[in-house]
Amino acid sequence: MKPTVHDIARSAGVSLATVDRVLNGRPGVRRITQEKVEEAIAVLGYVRDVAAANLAKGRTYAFTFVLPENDNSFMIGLREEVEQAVGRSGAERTRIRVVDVPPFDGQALSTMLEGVLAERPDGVAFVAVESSDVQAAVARLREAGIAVVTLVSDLPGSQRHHFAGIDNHAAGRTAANLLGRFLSGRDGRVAMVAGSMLVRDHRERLEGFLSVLSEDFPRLAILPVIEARDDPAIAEELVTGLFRRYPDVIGLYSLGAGNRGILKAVRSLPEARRPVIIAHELTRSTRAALADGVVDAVLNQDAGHEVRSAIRVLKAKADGLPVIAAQERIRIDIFLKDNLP
Amino acid sequence: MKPTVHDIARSAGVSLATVDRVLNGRPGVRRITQEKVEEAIAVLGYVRDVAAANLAKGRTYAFTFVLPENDNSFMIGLREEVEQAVGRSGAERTRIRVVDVPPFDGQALSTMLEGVLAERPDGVAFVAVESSDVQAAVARLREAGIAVVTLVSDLPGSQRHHFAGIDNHAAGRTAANLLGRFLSGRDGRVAMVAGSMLVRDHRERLEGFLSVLSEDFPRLAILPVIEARDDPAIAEELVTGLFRRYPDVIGLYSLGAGNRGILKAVRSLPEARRPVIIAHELTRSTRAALADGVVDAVLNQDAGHEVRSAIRVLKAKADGLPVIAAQERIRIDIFLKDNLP
DNA sequence: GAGAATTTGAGGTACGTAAATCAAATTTAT
DNA sequence: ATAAATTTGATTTACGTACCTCAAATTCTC
Repeated sequence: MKPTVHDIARSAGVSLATVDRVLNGRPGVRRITQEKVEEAIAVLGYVRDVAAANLAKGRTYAFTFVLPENDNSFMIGLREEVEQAVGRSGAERTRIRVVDVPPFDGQALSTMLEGVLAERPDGVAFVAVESSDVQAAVARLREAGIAVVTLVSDLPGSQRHHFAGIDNHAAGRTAANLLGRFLSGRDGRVAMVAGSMLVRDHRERLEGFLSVLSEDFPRLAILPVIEARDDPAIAEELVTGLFRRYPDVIGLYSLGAGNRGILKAVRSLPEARRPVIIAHELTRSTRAALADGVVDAVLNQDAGHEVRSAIRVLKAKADGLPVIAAQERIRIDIFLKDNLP
Repeated sequence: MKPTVHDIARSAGVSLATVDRVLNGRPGVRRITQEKVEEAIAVLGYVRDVAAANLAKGRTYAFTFVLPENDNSFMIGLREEVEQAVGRSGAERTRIRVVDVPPFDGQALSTMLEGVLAERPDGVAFVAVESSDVQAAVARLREAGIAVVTLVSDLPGSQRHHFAGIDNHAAGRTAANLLGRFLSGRDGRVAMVAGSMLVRDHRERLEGFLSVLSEDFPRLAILPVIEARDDPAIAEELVTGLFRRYPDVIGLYSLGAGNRGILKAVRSLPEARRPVIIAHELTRSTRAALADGVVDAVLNQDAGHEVRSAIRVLKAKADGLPVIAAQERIRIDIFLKDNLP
């Protein structure tokens, strides 16, 4: 049978109260007694029953998720995952609140974070925008003892505890590797469509992509990056213009959202002129495009994993516990038409 | 505040005991009373606190994992994941026992399953071998009310409750897609190395691989499959022989284990003659080969996910609860040198 | 060695649910 | 209408841990 606190009290020859004091770091225990208890814990292999402990504590965690009001499928999906987490919040002893901010707007984000600070939650998760205001807001959150996690897009210079998202540099490199190999032997231009260079995830993807492409696939000419603000309508217009200007685009890397618009523009091309496409995020439109061959590969970050990981980390940080980095690493999923889930 | 059984008792105007009877399907409640209670549950949005319930029940689940005594890295890794689950068993209210069987031996496996049956665990997980003896053993396990899950390799005709593994057909198709595109434009032969055609996972991978290759990449000639019993030494010998016989092998799909041997054989070739390689399972040797360019892509099934999923399913089945299929789907991970974890 | 300070013990209550007992109330059958 | 059967209520104990109080024992200080 699994040992309980009673067992270690008996084994160490002390009372339950003393075991409790040692276990929960309460004062009033001599060094010698503490060591006796700790030895008993080690010998019996005692591990705290977390479920029972939580039940007894009745602690709940108040977390706030700050999400951009983007209307692309990925952000909508992310929001849904957060909503689902809200739905589970009873079972997980969390109270999760969602607040909205305008996208790509550091000013608005930092103001919102200040507002969140006033409510003193136990933790905050947000999609970062690069800005010194945001950095300052994070610093103040941490000063107030609030756990801070960036979600999807990181803010490395800041005091955030953790980043729940993929390695975007690696994602860009992977995209370049696939695109380069799929185009092996051919000459032509490669285009890139991003959301905004203000968000770190897009910048990093681009960086990784360019470094591999220029190093390993020098026969491919690289066009200047297009910024479409993750908006399908803007993307469609810009990409249509791109194809008009450059008839020899043979590869396209869509590293942001708004794929719906990009794909619409591509589909209006004759089949022979359509480029090899690597896109990000498995949504309804990218999935359909994968299935019918318009898109060749999709790199995906699982929004559900990211949200659940963020919550686990916020809990751990709120309790001052360490996080197991390997367990919280978010993977880059690669989907071809043959391994669609 | 989250409603408790007390709240629903008060709200329904019945006693705690009656609520308990309804909640746990105990007899002795009139239809009308039951409906009152159920309405109160719905109105208040009550959800059972699983942690508290488990604490009160003190139920533990006895599970047995039957693992083949293969000494390739994947099986060793799988075994480690099971051991880790054993380590967590205290916290998860499970008692997991691991037993060994000789690999690729239906007779030995079915005998072992009969032995497991005698101990009447709550559930059994095993790596299937195709054989009618095994089918019969599964039928007897189910008759005895024991939950049965196949792990890594399935046994579809049998009565098993669930398969915890990847879609191997899709994996084979994905491998063919990648290999075909990486070889685009080139002519030559493609070789396949499997463990054994007796295990379903290898057969299915091969099937998927061949169907895509023959359909989408007709310029690639397909060599007969090599069976190396997932043994590095055997694989090395056979692959070395293969290269001697066919100098124009430009692609290789390693769909089983024993990659260590295959890679040794490949490394002994001059660089110019090395084929494009797609392999399965991210192990020390495939990871190293990916990093230095000997292997081009690795398809991986996460053994940890598989084991944890198997345990969740066994628990659910032991309690007669449904499983959420989408949650238990094991993904095919694709690794290139740029997205290694 | 007396007094103060610290350490320890004993015991209780609480968390939310499960499971049991026994008595009381209600319904059903005759 | 009465007995039998069924349904319901009231109450208790338990799971493993947290946290509290108060008294008793031990150690420390001068």
